[in-house]
Amino acid sequence: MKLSRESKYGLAGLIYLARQRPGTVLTVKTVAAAQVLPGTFLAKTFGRLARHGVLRSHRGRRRGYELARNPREIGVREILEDIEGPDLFARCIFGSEGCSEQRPCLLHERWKAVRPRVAESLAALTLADCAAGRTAPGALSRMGD
Amino acid sequence: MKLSRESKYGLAGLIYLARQRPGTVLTVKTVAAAQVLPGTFLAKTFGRLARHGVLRSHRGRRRGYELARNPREIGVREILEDIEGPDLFARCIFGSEGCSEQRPCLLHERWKAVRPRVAESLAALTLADCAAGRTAPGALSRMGD
DNA sequence: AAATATCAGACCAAAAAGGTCCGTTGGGTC
DNA sequence: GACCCAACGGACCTTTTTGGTCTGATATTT
Repeated sequence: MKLSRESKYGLAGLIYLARQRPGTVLTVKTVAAAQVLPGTFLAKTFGRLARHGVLRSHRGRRRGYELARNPREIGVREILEDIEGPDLFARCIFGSEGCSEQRPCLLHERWKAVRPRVAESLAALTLADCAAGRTAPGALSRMGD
Repeated sequence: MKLSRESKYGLAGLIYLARQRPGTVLTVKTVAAAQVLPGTFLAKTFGRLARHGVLRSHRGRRRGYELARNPREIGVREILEDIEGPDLFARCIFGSEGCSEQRPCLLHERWKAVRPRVAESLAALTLADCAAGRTAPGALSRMGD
């Protein structure tokens, strides 16, 4: 019932990017330094986010990452699925592979009913929302605990 | 976004008890054998559930555990909170201790809104429901994956 | 050609989860 | 009273997951 630290880092990095003027390209090192995150770790996460089309990467002179799309079109759900795995809101609450419609686990029906609400709620929340501080101003710099 | 295996075991054990006639006292070993669960591990869980008033323990001749209350008055939420910790549906989605109303994390507001729905849904689901097979008949014996 | 940061994967470390073991306790039986 | 058995609690070990580092190669502009 909790998300990994990697999700937190990734989200923090993306929000930082979303707060720059559109089209800004920043290096992982820069973002990591600004947000006080482990840089080499964030690099992996950013790489993955680029592969999934949330970020766009650049090499050569204008190197670094930029948001691939408008922040209001990037949902938090999507981001979390990229980082935690695509089945984040689809899999069994006990993590059983064998759990399915045909072979439901003990909480299958209940969880199936609740899951979409969680997913929808996070899908409706966009990077722009987070960046705008609708979450809470200054939250980024206090995420070290 | 998932529950521990211990919760699964505990739940399975409780449901097995709920399926006996009311007042039946069974030893951990018996329950573990019936459900094919690691017995010594389940023992710890049952101990905790007894301390929290879900089970009642007996020593001496009529030894073992019985449900402390009627299965229709034991909610799955309560059970999970006993096993996973009382703050299961209260804590930060990122697991941050520092996250609070005053110092909200990035997803604080969203998660705060979703959380109660999850908790309520599981509170409404009782042991009796599970035992009655409203979850799905035979789910118990297939929980080994 | 030099410089620099992306990129992928191997690799290592720390922490959490899963599971065992063992000594003690306490009621019941003989 | 001695003995039996499982509850009880904590210490302890193992495995898995997570968090994090490093290395070598690649791409792109100066």
